[in-house]
Amino acid sequence: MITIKDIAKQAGVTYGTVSRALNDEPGVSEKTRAKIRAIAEQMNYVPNLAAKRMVDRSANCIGIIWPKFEGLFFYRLSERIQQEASGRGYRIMLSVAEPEDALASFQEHFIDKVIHWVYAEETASFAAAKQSFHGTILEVGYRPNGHTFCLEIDRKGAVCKAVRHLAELGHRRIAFLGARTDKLVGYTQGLVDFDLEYSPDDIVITKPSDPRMEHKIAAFLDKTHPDRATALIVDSQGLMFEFAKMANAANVRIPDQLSLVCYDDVPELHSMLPVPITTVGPNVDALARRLMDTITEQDGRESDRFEQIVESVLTVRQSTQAPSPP
Amino acid sequence: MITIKDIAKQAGVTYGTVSRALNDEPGVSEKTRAKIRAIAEQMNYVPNLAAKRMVDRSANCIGIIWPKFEGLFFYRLSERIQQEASGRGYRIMLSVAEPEDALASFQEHFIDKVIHWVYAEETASFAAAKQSFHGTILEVGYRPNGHTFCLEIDRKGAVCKAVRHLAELGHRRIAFLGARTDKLVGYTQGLVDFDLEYSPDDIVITKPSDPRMEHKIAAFLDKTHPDRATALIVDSQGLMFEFAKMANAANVRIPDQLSLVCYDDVPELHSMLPVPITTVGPNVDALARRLMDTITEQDGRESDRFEQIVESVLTVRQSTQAPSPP
DNA sequence: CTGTTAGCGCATTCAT
DNA sequence: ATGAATGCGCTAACAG
Repeated sequence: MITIKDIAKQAGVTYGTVSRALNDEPGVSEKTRAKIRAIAEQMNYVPNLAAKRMVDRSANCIGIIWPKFEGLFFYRLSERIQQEASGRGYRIMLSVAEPEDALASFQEHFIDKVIHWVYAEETASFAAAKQSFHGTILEVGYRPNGHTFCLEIDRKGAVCKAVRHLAELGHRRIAFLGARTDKLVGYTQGLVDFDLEYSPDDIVITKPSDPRMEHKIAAFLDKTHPDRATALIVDSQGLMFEFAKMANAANVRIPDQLSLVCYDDVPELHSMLPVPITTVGPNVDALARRLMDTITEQDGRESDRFEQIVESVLTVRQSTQAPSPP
Repeated sequence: MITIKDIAKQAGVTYGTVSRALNDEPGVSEKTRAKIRAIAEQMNYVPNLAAKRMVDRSANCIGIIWPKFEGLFFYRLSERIQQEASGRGYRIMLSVAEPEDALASFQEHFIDKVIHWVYAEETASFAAAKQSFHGTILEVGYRPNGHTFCLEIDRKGAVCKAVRHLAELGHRRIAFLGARTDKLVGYTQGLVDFDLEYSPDDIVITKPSDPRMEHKIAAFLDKTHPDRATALIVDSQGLMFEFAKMANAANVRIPDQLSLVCYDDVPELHSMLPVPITTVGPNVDALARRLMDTITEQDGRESDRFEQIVESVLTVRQSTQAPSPP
């Protein structure tokens, strides 16, 4: 292993100077700094994080706990976060382990900033792990009770925005396909806000792990106008996969027979139907930037409490249009 | 932060003794050991991993460099690798950074075992980074020149197997959609081996980043029997997304009008068409196990050279059937 | 501007 | 069985 001492010897200075030079500390002539940088590069110097971490607490590394059930969207988000982080001189480490194990892993590797995508109330074991974790955990997405540092995503508002968009196009009966979450709340609120019709048939509660999912989707698709709603909001990309397959098979034309909005904007979505899909959800680029801003600046926050809301954007594409006349 | 020195003071011994006691080293009376343990517990002592790591530098951790362009398949593979690793007491860290940066990250964190998914000849900068990396890199997939520790995936053989399957079903004209890689070589070899017809129209060279991709796929789909082949092999899940969309739009029925085989078996694939898709490619579970076996046992290998081939499996599903009579 | 040095928390000698 | 001392690689404070 090569250390700053090796570099010092090579450069003909002491290793204190090397440390200053490499860390952009003042008090080194630009000439020596450049020389030292060159030598470090040439010798392929890699700083020893453990040693750094012993002295000052910052590791310039952010750990990310990969959530289950968010496959594609999270992959895209990770890519963007990585780019953001690189630009700011941070490294990123991902873990696909169980959240509590991931936290332990990060702990072992001196990573003291963690981004945790939350989609439900936390388990007892994770709460315990969090307790003994020595660092900052930024919780993103859902806002469980008792968190003091989190970035909530306004899923409710997002779906409400989708309802509004459809209502403005002239739809009177808008259906919802998804699980019983905030998104559903946003849907029902939208119905009320925009004074829309409501039929129990228009709410299809299911998710990809539900054994009766196919049955439920089929039941929805089997109906025809005017029994079926003229527009549908699907609450996740995972469900959208399933729905698109069945809609294709059933020859339901989008958007002629059914306008469609999907939560979460992932590129793969638009390959599933003949037309690109209108989406709502946080903008991936903006979210990545926001995440990095928040977690890198948390040191300076006065209060021990930090809660912000991330707004969603509606991206109108060809899967939504005014309802066709009967 | 509480250290072994605090415990030592409390216990009335020196901190060397505390270290021995807490690490189950011999040379401590059971009585003092018990006492020290009790005090440590009571004081809520948490060992400082950075300091530990400074003296003995082993991490029991495997780093994985996330390849570009392998989105879904690699996500599935990672999940399986994680499970395998957990069972063996290893940790997993993923990096989505540029390969050379990822390597530096791992170095910083004392991760000395790395799995690198290779899909092409390596860049000069990565070769340099590899040079100075202090640890083992297992290269998987493609086998570039000069690698000494790698697990090659028999992509050529896989596609050849696909051709064979289609030939045995009775297809005489089989097309290929994909990039100019080993997979294409496997295809042409299959044509020769099984004495099939060959038409230049049956080879569509493209990939998702190709601006003319849509045009090329459309040209293929626009033809009808007997101008079009009766079966098609798609070389990647990414392309399959695009193809499925266009096939659906063009109302090409699978498998009635066209039998279809796709390389790489990812669950999402089967939501894209009305029928589940026949696939070839390495079995994810087996591959994960093989990877872990190889990388955890590499310490004991005598030779400095290790090369093995991973076979692929064909999973027949409903997207392939005998060609319909004209 | 650069050299020198203390010390971060710990495992590991070598003494006792 | 235990104490004392050394050093891992590095930053920061102080000295020159």
